[in-house]
Amino acid sequence: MNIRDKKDDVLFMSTGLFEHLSDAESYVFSHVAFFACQKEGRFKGNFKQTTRAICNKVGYSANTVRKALEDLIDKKFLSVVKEEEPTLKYNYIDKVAHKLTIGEADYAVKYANSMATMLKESVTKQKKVTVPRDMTFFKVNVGKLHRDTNTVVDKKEKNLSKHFHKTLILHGYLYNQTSWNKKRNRDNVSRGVAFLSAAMQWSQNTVRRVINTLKDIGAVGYSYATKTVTFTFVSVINAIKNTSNKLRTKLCNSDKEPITAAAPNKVFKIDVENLTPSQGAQNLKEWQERDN
DNA sequence: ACTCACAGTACAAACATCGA
DNA sequence: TCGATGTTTGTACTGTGAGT
Repeated sequence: MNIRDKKDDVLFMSTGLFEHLSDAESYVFSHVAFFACQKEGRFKGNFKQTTRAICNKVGYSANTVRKALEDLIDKKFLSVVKEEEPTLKYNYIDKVAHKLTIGEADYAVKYANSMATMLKESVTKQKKVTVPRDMTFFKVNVGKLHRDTNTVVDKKEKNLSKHFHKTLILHGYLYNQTSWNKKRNRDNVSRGVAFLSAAMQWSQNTVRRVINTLKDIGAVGYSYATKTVTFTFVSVINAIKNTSNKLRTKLCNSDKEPITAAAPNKVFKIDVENLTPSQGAQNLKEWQERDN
């Protein structure tokens, strides 16, 4: 994995997605939908990319992407565009582009309509927001997950993507909510673990583990009292790393409380050290621009 | 309600098979 | 034989449920 903070290394998800889709499916769907919704502000556009290209974008292996595409088609969130020429014999060829479009599933259509509207408005710079209130998109920065195909993956890193994909989802959600509150001079975002568990469709333990990881990597600060987690800040993630060897479910009562079981810091191949200051500044600038 | 242990799951990678 | 699909394997994470 390495940092490749391109401007388009962002996906738009909505919390409603998780009622219907798994993590991997949500990543693949929101990626495909973004392109399928760009055509003339409608959602009837097509998407054309290889499995490999999707893998590079969403940070999952070919197997996982293939399975996600298969399941998304089964769930009618996506459908294969019929070719006029002889149809491709295989649907998931790694090096031949898939042609996909949005399927008929209710939520897929609802998501796509909102996405198309949002994209159209962003192009025409309309001020009025007509995206339905019940469809809140938030940005997930997949740029932090990109795999460097030339490096050998350490066995210990093997299954980390499961946890880090979740970490980026929750970060995107919290970042969006915090920005929203800031613009309206409201208090810090506070959410109960049970609420986040229901929104993301993860167990409460997983929510706690992810919150602790976000804190460990310096992306959020929180205080924990009366069954509610109050996020004192939510900042840009600039490095994905594991600060202890075990994921923790125990939430601390305050930012100052020491984190138990401190193990040698382990930084996964993503590192900010290799960025020049100007690259770092550019990344930050792009992030801020994308939020306006 | 919170924490922990562990069985089951979901993932990446390796390996096997298939069709041109 | 080559490159794509299909299957198996190893393992760290996730969710469940018991204990408090």
